[in-house]
Parts: sequence; C-alpha cells; structure tokens
Amino acid sequence: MMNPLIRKLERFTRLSDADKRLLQQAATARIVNYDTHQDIIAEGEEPTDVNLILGGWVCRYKQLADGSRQIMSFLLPGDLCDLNIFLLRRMDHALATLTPVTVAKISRDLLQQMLNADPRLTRALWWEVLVTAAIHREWLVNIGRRTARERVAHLLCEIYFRQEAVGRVRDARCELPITQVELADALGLSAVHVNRTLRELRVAGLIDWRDKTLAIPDPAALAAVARFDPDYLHLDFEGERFDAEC
Amino acid sequence: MMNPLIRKLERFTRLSDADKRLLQQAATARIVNYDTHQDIIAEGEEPTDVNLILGGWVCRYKQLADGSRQIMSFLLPGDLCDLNIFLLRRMDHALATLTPVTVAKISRDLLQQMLNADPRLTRALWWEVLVTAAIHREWLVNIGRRTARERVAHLLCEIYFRQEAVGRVRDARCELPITQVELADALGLSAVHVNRTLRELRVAGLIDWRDKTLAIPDPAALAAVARFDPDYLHLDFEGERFDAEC
DNA sequence: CGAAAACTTGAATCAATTCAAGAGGCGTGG
DNA sequence: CCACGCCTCTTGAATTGATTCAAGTTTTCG
Repeated sequence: MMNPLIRKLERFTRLSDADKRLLQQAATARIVNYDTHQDIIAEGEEPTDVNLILGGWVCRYKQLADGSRQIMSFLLPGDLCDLNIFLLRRMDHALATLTPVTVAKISRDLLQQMLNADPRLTRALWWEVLVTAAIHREWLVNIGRRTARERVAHLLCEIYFRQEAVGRVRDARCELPITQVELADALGLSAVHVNRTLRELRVAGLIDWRDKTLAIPDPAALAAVARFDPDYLHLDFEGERFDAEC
Repeated sequence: MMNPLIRKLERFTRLSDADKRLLQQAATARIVNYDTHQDIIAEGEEPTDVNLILGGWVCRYKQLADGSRQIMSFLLPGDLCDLNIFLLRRMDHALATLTPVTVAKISRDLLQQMLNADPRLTRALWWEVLVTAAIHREWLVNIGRRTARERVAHLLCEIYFRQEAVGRVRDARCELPITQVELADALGLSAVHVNRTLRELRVAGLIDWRDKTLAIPDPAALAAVARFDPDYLHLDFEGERFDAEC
C-alpha cells in the first residue's frame, strides 16, 4: 500500500529514500481501526500520538453546551491530525470519524526523532500545517460572509478540488461519504436549510449527490456560483521553488 | 525598548541570551511605520519579509467581490505576521493596519538563519503558529454557531484576555482602538446589528467601550454571556513542560 | 423485515440585514 | 477660526434569509 502521506508530501518537496522508509515505517507500526461516528480523540484529552489517516474521512469539531456543534475541518486519507500535540497540552477540540477509518498512530517521540533527523521533513510537515491554516481562513470567510447557496457550493467545490489534486476524481465524480447534518455542522447552517439549498443546486443541474458520491458536471459553473477561487488550497507545486533553495 | 516578541516567546520557552540578542537585532534592523487603514501586504503579493508588530493593531482580512470583507485575526504588538511566507508563495489574504503601526521587517533569509541556528526558537515560533490556528478554530465556532449577542461578547472577551495575558489590562480596562465596522467585519455581522448588540451589553452593565478603551467591570459575567472558555488561547505556560524535555 | 437514521417539504417564526435618516466628532482647508 | 465634508455611531421601520417545528418519505442496516 502506497502511503498517502508520502504521496502528499512529495507534492511539496522531494523526499529521500531514507525519509520515505522512515515515514513508511512510522505509518505501519501501530494501525487502529474505528467505526463510523466514533471519537478518535475527545476535547480535553492529552494526546500522546499523532494520527495519520490511512483510509476514511475524519472531522475536527467542537461541541457547544447547547448541543450544537461546529465542524472545523474535514480530514482525508494522507492527512495528519494534531501536529499540535507537541506544543499544546490538551486538545481544545475533538476528532471524530465520519466513515469507518484506519489510522496509523505515530508516537510523539518517534515523530520527534524524525523531525530532528531531517529538516526537510520538518518543513514538509510545516507546510501541511500552514495549508490547513489557509483552509481555516477560507472557511471563516465562507461562514462569515457568504449566503447559504454560495456557502454550500463553496464547500462542495473545496471537497471536489482537494480530492482532484490527489487523484480521487474520475468522470467529474468524487467521494462525499457524509450526511447533510454533517455538512450543515460544517457550514454553520441548519440541516433543513442545507437540504433546501442542495435541492436548488440540484435542480439547477450544478450537482448530483447520491450514494455517497458527488458529481459536479460543470465544476467551473459551480465555482462561479460559489465564487470559489482554489488559490487558498495552495495546490500548485510550490515545493519546486523551496527545494531549489535548500 | 523591550521587544514584545521576546516577551511573548519567553512565556513559552526559555531563550538563551544569544537567542535574545539575535531576536533583538532582527527586530531593530528595518523599522517601518504605517498610518491607520493602510495595507501592509495586499492579497496576491509575494512577500519577502516577515512583519513583526512592535506597536499598534493590525488585522488579517479577505475582501470579497461584492465589497464585503471578513477580518480573520487581530494582531497585536509582539505578533508575527506571515510566518507562512517560507512556504506559500503568494498571500491568500491581506494585512492592514487598524491604527498607526510600527513594524520590524525581518527578511526571509535572516529568519531562516535564525531557525537553522536554534531549534528552540523554531519551536517557539511553531507554537505561535499553532496558537494562531487554535484562535482561528474558535472564531469558526463563534461565527458559525453563536448568536450575535454571544458572538460580540465572545470576541470582546478574547481581546480582553489576550491583552491581560501580556500585562495590558489595568483597572479592568484594555485598549480597543477599532471601529464598530471593523468589529462587524470580524464577526460576520452587519455594523448596524453590532451597534445594537453593543448597546444591549452596555445597558446590561457588561461593557463600557469608549475613547478606544474597553472596560469590562465583571469579566466573569461577560464570559458567562459569551460562553467564553479561555482554554483555546493556550495562555497557560505550557513551555515549562516543553523546556524540560529538550 | 422492522427500526433507526437520513432525507424532504410546508408553514410559522425569528434573528439579522437593509434602507434610511440624523447626531456627533474630527481634521482640513479656505 | 469657522465651515465643510467625512467618518463613526445611533436608532427606527421594513424586509429577508435562515431557523424551528412538524410531519411524511426514503434509505440503510442489523
């Protein structure tokens, strides 16, 4: 099995064979499986491992006192959760599965060793953190300033383009194995309104979402509705430049 | 002048005299002043320097096509903007001043040298990045899931507690040198509604904001209204632990 | 096959926006 | 030094986008 993290990081920087071996080893040492809708880490816990998602979808969320929750990220295979455990003692949010999920647990010490041994890996992981931050910023704009229609369309675009970048789009279709409630929790909207908005987009012929699969017949058209600009995903291979400098 | 960045980082980790000298040097090499309401960097630019704020307030924002904008962070003295310039080529957002501002420009190369020379400094800056991310996540919750009343109260609490942590609160009062429009742009609300909400909080005796100064006579009471929990600011001195490990 | 979860739709309600108009403060230039 | 224009703040009234409540349908899964 090709490690999806290696694949992702290589989009950014060249990794030596030693790097890859180290990563591959780290990613197979301790594999854990989770069912759908389970917490991987709860808010307030003190994590000791970093979770590398090998398969399935995960979300980052906070639960409020009144029962509502806000999903803050969707994490896909190859994504690394909680790099922050190095520095922040307690989780200020939770991670939960949206589908059955396989993760590799990488201990703090091991990751520390890897980072010490290899500055290139360090920077590759830093890049990962910064791209995540860029996505968070765009979500802030999305939730703060866009209409429901734009908001829904925008998030669907993001999910589509993120997957396209890692070769997970075929025939204008990608996976979307989440519920409308979860989409609503990510968008700061009610589930009912998300449902109505999806219908609008559907009857307009912009999307076709069923069987956990999202089809976007004309991505440019949906992007126009969403006023979506993929720049913030930093999908261009900026590592070329970086690599030359090191 | 005591460098506010050193002060902040020392809350997290111990810095050697050499570290401090280096930082102090970096922070005085190239000083630039800006007027109120000026862009420090525009969206799309390719920055070459990191900006260290020495005095004044700055915000991070994105402007939308329809003219509305979303402010994504408030940056105070000691805050470092754009650590991401190392890795992301183009700015996917802009930085603007909210008051007259003094900035130290630190060149990419110099910062690179500093990071190479000192892993402790690297981690201290990484911590800075992660705390920023934690604040972004909380903003997402705030904008996505809280009522206007809670939202306004929550942001005021954040601003108050952040300043308290660096000794900028006296007699339950701190600086708040921004306009209601800017507050609205940060909260994803209209300026009119922010105005009404502030009035509510004012007549309830929870806040007193005038002359660019915010007074919160009973912070616990306002925090209760906002359902504010300062954990996400990671103000506790977690560096103690970290320092022991290195 | 039956129960639970997910989706769908309508109707009533509400929170927040928009529009509009006026008051107050500030800086600049005549 | 006053007048003018601009920005900020304030408030009311009308409107709207989104929520809530409620009920029914479809899908999923054990």
